[in-house]
Amino acid sequence: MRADSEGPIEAMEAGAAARDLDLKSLARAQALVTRIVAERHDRPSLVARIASETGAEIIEGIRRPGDDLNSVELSKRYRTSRTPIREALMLLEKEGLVDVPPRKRPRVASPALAEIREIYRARAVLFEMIAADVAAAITPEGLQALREHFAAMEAAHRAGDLNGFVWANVDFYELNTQLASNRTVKRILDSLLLRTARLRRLSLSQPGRMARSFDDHARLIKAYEDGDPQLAAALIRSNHINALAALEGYLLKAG
Amino acid sequence: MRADSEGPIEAMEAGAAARDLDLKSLARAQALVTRIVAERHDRPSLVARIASETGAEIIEGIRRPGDDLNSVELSKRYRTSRTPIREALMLLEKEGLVDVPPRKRPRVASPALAEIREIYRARAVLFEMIAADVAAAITPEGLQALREHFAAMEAAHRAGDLNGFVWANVDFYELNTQLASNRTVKRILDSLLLRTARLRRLSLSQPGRMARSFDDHARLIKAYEDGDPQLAAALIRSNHINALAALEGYLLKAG
DNA sequence: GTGCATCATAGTGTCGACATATTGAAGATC
DNA sequence: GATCTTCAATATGTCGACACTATGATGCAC
Repeated sequence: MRADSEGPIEAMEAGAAARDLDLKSLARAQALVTRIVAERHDRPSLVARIASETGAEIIEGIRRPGDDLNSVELSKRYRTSRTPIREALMLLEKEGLVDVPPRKRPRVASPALAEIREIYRARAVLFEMIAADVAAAITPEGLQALREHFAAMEAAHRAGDLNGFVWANVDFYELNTQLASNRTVKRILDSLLLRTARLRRLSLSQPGRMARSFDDHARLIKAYEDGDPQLAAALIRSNHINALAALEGYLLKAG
Repeated sequence: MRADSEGPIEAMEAGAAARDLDLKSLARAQALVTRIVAERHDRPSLVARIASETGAEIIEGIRRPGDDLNSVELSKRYRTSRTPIREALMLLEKEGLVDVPPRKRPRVASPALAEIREIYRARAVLFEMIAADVAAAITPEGLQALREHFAAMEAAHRAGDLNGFVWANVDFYELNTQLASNRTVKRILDSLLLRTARLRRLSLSQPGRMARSFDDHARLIKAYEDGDPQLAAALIRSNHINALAALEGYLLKAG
């Protein structure tokens, strides 16, 4: 996040500000997808670029659930053959962002509410483990890094910046999975994160959710400071239950 | 497992018997990979066949960790172009059976001990959840089906049939994930299962492991009968810890 | 108008070919 | 003899083409 992009926003008209925020959020989404989807593709690869951009567009809602993602259209857009497109779509299918039915056109995945519940439960259970591990073996440096991400969450919260809060939150969680140094679980959680990334801001946009989440994370850091794995795990569980409940409230209301 | 294949074995020489068992185990492995890897490819697809056969060969140790899986050789073997081969290898990479580094030849994955530990921990945590769910909402029919798989484990145990026990065990676990009706977690556990399928028989070949595992499962069924989610989860945890310990013992001994 | 068969359109799965990158063995250098 | 270059052999990434299949618009029967 570039500091200079904060200043001029208030002077702009609302539409321009919203567009600017979306672009920042889109860039963050793209970076996230790149990290997760193209983990090993160290050098810039065509497939990785297509997957990252398309994945970010899905997360940011530019492509809606159910939208067509046919490989001919995409190959025209990227001026490539269909081979790398197909590969990119398979990468995104692996992360649950895209459905690729045999012989039919690929589509943006549209998870049912039941599946979202399942994802949140799986995330909760795995994150409890991660949080307990972190609490049991936290270093001063790790704690400091976590506090910095938490400060970013606090700043976004005070500014009422939903997208900023969401992404600071993503950073916070990502650091957690790193600190637990369990790459297998990190990969699973990353995948589950991508699937719900689009829904995250909906959940946090529910009244009081951001404040509550902020509070939960403050207590989580305290549990880390105290080296209390059980409390850390319980806070993660509670946070996920609340986030899911808020999301369900939104989805049921919105149809 | 065909019943008539049990009878004649004792009359055969040891080599032939071993080969017969391997073929049965290979077929089981292939069915497992097909179910997991080609979940959606309802109709027989070329890619699904290549992925299933190659995956089964990896699980059965016909292809060893580190072995080359270059697409030219495979395309000759299957008399296809390299396109479906590449796709099949990507499917297997998704399940962790194959490494596909960019611009380099694909290889059979060779997980380090640290990664195996991570997998067992993740499996344990997710399976605790599954087992608790099953214990909380088991039906008489579900219980009956579980007892039948358990009976197959018992038969294999008494017969000293390691491969038979391993596959009955896989069936038992698969039924658990179905009964919990959480497809998201089932998919994750299936993937983790494939990664460790090759190691499973090593773990269970350690002295006393089969008996202990058999005992754990008897107690798990009892916990289900009593509708005791916490005990079920604890039994799963204990079983995974013991299995991992046995595996570590084997791997450290074998180098 | 509504429901069903027909068919042109458009997309997918697979192929063989080409440019480029990796590999590993032969020779050069120390 | 060991290590570093060089270079041919081999594999990968991408391409455009083709056969086959899904799609959805059109006409037809009612």
